[in-house]
Amino acid sequence: MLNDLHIQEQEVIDEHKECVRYRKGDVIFHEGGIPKGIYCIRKGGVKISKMTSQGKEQILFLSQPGDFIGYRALIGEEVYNATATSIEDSSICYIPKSDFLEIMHRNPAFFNKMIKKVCNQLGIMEQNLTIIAQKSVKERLATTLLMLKESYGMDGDESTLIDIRLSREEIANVVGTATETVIRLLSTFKNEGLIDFDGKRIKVINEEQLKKLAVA
Amino acid sequence: MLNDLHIQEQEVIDEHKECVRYRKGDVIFHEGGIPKGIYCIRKGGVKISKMTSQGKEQILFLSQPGDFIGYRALIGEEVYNATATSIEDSSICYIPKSDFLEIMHRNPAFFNKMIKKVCNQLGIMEQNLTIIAQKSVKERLATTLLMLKESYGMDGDESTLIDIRLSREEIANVVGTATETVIRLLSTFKNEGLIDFDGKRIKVINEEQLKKLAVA
DNA sequence: CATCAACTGTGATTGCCATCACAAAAGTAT
DNA sequence: ATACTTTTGTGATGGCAATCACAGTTGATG
Repeated sequence: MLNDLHIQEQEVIDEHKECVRYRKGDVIFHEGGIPKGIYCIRKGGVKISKMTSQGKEQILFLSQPGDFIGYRALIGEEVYNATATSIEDSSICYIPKSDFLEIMHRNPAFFNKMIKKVCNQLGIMEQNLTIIAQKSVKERLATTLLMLKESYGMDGDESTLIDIRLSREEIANVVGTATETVIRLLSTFKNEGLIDFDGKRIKVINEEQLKKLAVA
Repeated sequence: MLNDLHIQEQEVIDEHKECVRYRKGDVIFHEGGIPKGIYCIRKGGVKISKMTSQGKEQILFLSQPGDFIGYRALIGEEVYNATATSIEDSSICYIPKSDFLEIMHRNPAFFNKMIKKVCNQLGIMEQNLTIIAQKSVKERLATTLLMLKESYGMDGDESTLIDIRLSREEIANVVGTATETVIRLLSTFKNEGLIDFDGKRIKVINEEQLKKLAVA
């Protein structure tokens, strides 16, 4: 995302940004907090999630190295409506609000890229909402596994492996279901030869069949 | 939204826009179609909805006079991922892509307003997704009724009336549930004195209680 | 205003999935 | 290594809500 900036702009960012290491479980920003800058993930992984009044977590999306997080609330001039939590040891850069907004307004191409990004994200969220509202848990889990493979699939030999370590509970909080249900369904998928797993490492064995399930 | 434009820009739009009347049920744009402009509602009402492969409809949001629709796909340079359908007789202006984009890029304040708008919309969608994923149908229906009152509540005498005529099926497709379930729950709410209705005109009688239900 | 279609409403039934309870395994810390 | 916490896994149970079936009502249309 930052690649399109001019050299002098990159320098501004390099000067002002500060990179911080976060341990697994550390919170980067919290629902209700006031955004004072944006974050860019260099290494590791982050989950963006909301808590309901009953203390249930809904994971909205997962972010990887290269992704910006926290820009929605900053640009929208709202408080954070979700919490960002490191799901593994991560290195994350912080770019102060003033620097970010200045660059965005000085550089029309970058501004353009940002608004496109937000629009695409909105499209994804509309799609996810529809899936959660209209499909069964089994179909949603299949969809989630395919999404994870898309985002975290490996190259080469291990191309079937989903290279992210999520707990069963976290998968449940993406799908919007109970942890036990995820455990049971993953076992079913394993028995049916759709996937394989040992602990948290999940492999997609029969992607075609999984896709059929997902659209069912 | 258009009020912030300069006078000459308003003139450009006035020259190029064309306003069309749509009857109830008419489709303004269709999922999968290529956006060639944006729409601004002058009169009436529009639902934006997605269809699942099983033919189930999910209503993503409802638009009123003054609202833009179709800008997400246009700006994001995607095909429409939802369908816009007139839910009553409406008058809707069409602004060609080139005019809209030119004005957006010429007028930084307007550009800013647009990106803020998309960010806010994304926040709303994230909130809705969480509600649908984590709350019971009863809680979601209560939330939807409150949202409808917020958007379509009247002033003065009839301040309790929700001034929009949605079928039970359409309400169900907002909430993400079956039509029969909505019918039953609305009757329950009526019996409990939370709401009152005669046909499609719904009144909120006990907003406080409804709010308690919604957050439950 | 007659006819048909669409919508509202009610009852019965099924089943998906949440919840509770608890055992086993894995990971973490001392 | 040992104790403790967290995570994974399994079984039993119950309830919410989808689905099916059909009656009554409203509304559209020629």
